[in-house]
Amino acid sequence: MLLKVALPLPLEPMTYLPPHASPRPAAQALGYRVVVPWRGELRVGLVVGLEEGSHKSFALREAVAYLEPGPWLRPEDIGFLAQAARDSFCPLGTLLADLLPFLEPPLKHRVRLVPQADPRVLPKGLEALAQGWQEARGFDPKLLDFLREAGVLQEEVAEQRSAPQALRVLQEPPEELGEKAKVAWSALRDLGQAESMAALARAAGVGVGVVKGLLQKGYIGWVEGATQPEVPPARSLEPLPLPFLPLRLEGGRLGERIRALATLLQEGPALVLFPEVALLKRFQPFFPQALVFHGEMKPEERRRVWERVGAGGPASALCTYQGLLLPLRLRRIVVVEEAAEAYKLPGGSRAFVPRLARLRAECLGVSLHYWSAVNSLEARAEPALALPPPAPRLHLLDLRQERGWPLSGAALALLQQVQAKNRQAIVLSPRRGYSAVLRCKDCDWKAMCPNCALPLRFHKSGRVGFLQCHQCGYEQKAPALCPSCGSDVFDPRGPGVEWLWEALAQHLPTLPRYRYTAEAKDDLAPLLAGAPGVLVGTTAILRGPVLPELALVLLPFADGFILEADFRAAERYHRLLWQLADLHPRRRPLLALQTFEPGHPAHQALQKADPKGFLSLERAQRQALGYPPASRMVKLEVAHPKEPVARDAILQLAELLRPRAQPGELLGPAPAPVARLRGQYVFHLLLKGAEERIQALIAHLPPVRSARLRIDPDPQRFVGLLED
DNA sequence: AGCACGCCGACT
DNA sequence: GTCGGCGTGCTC
Repeated sequence: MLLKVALPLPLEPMTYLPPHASPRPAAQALGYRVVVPWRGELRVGLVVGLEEGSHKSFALREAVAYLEPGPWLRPEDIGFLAQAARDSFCPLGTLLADLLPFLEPPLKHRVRLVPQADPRVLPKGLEALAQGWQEARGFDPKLLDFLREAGVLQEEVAEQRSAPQALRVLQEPPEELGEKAKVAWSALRDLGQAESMAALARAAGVGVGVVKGLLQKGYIGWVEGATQPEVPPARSLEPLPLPFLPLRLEGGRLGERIRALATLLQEGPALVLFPEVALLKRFQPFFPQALVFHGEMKPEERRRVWERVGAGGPASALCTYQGLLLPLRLRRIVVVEEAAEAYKLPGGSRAFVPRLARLRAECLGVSLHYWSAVNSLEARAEPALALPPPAPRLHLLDLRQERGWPLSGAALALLQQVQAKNRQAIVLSPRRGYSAVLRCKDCDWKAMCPNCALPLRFHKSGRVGFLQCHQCGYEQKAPALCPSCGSDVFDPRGPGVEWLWEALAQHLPTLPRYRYTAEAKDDLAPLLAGAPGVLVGTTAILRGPVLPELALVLLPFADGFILEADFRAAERYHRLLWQLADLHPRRRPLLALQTFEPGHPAHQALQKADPKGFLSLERAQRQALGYPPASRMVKLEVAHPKEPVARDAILQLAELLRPRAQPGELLGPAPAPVARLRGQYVFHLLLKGAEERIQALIAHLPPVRSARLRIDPDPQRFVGLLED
């Protein structure tokens, strides 16, 4: 019996002989984590298949050991994994690496020479192995592998379990210790323990250096086994009576959707998927009995959950994508906010989690439910239970008539009202592609990133301006004069956060301002305590805390969200507006939009407090153009550091595909919207059509020489920027 | 993904 | 004459 072992690498499973030292018959090894030799070192993989008989062309290596006494996944979980890899057009290992980033734990590894062996076989440097068990670390792995292959190495491997550690005070510091050090020491004494140096520094209001100093001098120290995972205090809720258990629920407020979920979970255990941890945590307090699994948990906590699931009883679980493979006994899978872009896996598979969830449900034979404020068009095939959405208070400011930019007189008046009533406001910037760009007014020169085909963004810290690429992080000082024509008439402008920030300072100097973007988050404590002020930021705000006195949400350049070369831009914008309308659990803040398109269907949908009209319009358009969900779309992406090489490769690929494709199935080739990324030139082709047609085209994809080809199985966004 | 092996330019 | 660029190919 041979083992098919999947490693978290972009490869198909490899074949190994079963570990000879294990009493477990290989026939039972399916789903086990196994340690195998790989390129002279040890790696952890997953047994995803068994093969009868012996192998032909090359000598197989022997697996070293199973990591646990029990399997990690069931046959149905592995079946799903294999099918999902096929659906994502990637090797099984790629998807394994994406879905189980915690598959490979640090290993405790000990070795010795087999007792019967002659110590003289030991090469120089390994003589100690004849003396008995040794830590493998410190020996040359290549030499160890030589002994392993020769069959004279005995090995013990196990997961390195790190007991949770915490900082505690160890001894009273002497009098002459610095003021700050004393403060930090007393803070730790009062706290009892701290999870990290940074946490203690924060709590004590000192720098991390102070804590380090205390640690070095031995007044505080790390102790084992102290910390407990943070569990939010449980909160009770009243399940929302439902006329039936819907496959698709939309509308209502977040609180109602949580209550409706409670009703659903009463009907049997479910896997509930969330696009991001922040949203999961808003549900968590109401489901204290459910398992929780996500990437912010410590390895130790995750291991405990996985073991509990493997041990058996049915249970519901709140998870991010990392929980998709949990071997749970389920009745259903629930996908919360299935249109969220955070569901796109950033790794090699580029899979889209809701699509994987559908496959998972099919493989397990359980029902799949979508649970969102506004369902995606993809989900709308299912019959819905529509809760009445909160009626948004919408105020459209027509930029064709309003004066003042970026903040019109009307917008300023609204902000003044907020201030007068001691309330809070949010000013939201699209930022993406439209934030401050350094542009010369005389010759139209623009500061560009030397690595990416993107304008550099202008930032200001104090009096110094600097330029930064938001894609690759490249940074330089802003030039004083235009490098092209020598003019000093620069115009660093755009409706980015910085500019709005300054405009607010100028027009409303007494209104307290706070910044909130993915990169820069101000301390919002005063706002959370109810103090008046305005929060300026990007859509990262949606994932931030709730402002208790929120009265106004202002989008100075709402059109910036629609102006993207992307067939989903309007749908995204529409969803954003509904999300903004539901930002506060009870209040209905005024949503003020500065726009050149007050008649946009998304605006009409909000005015009528009904998303259906917009969505059916959008759906009809997609249908007419043959875009998803009316078809399957797949993106082929070719990248190379040399522009002509990448161009030739994509042209050749398109030429070979064109005779096989039907009209409308092959779009492009075209340079990617960001034509140069991290020093690579990127071109893409889109395939769209019926599922079987796309499958057939990809199955016979001509090999791409000379450039790197990647397949995006479910492209969500065609402007691949990282920023918010 | 890493990592080794293999052919063509600027240098201790 | 070498060191080193990254193009190509392989990993059980």
